[in-house]
Amino acid sequence: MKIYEQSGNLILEGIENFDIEDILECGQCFHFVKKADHEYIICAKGRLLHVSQSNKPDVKQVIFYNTCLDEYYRVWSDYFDMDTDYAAVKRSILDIDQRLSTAVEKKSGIRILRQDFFETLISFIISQNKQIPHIKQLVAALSRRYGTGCDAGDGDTMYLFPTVEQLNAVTVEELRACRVGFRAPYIRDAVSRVYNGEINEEELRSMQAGEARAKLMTIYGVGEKVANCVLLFGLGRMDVFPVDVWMKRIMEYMYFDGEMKKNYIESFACKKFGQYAGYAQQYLFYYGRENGIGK
DNA sequence: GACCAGGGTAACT
DNA sequence: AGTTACCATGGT
Repeated sequence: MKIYEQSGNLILEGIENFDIEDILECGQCFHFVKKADHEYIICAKGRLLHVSQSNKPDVKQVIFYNTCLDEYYRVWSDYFDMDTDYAAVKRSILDIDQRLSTAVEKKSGIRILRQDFFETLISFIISQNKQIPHIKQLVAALSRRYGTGCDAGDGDTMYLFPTVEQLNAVTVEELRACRVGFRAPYIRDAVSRVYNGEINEEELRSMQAGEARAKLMTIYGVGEKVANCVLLFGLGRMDVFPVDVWMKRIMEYMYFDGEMKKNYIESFACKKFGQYAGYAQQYLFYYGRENGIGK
């Protein structure tokens, strides 16, 4: 891959294992807008990123608009997990189980984003018992109401996800008015405990996965599934395997004859895929969900 | 109108 | 320790 600046934009040429649609639409991230096919604006890292991708065989390139090499190495390289060799990840997954080959091939452009911890925590608390479009809608609503505005071009404004300080100034009643429903007190507790330092990102990062999960689950409204999503998407723990209703169906279809407990599925998958569990989960989730596997 | 959604909690056996 | 009703809200 070649990376260079060109008239204020950054070009990633000959890029492999990177498809912006797979990355954003696979369900790990809720804070972006689609401008056109293969063109998005992402809210992340306290700023906006306008991205487009051309997948023609002769010009295989990604454009990050209005940015530079310096910002790429400081910010986006980490966000897009560019230090991970996804070709090697896929080989390892397929060595473990050839039956994931279809999912991995069809969704071969997925990368696990290294997202902001606090935004991931609140977003996945919101996600419970909701469909992805609703989650995106609520994340956008909270951001518009309490977050900082950024110029998104064409006279549009997009709003960053509120900081801990910004959300800490919001009452449960105000949260309810944002239509988050029974999640309002959950969000309020999570915000308070991050704000007062009881829940600390660096501390969580230094813990073992099981210990960090237990700590996250002390937040009112955070159970096993949400904690695992925060570990995977917000704390870079690629060895966890969140099991939601979809993963339950997909795994039952692929590995079990009929119903199986979520807890059993999770430990089964973690044992099977080890350090690649999170990647395997995301290939399976996106492919399985799009194809209605097990429904 | 019933049923379900990237679940979790409290109140039951 | 393992089940079950209920929780707001929006979509089919």
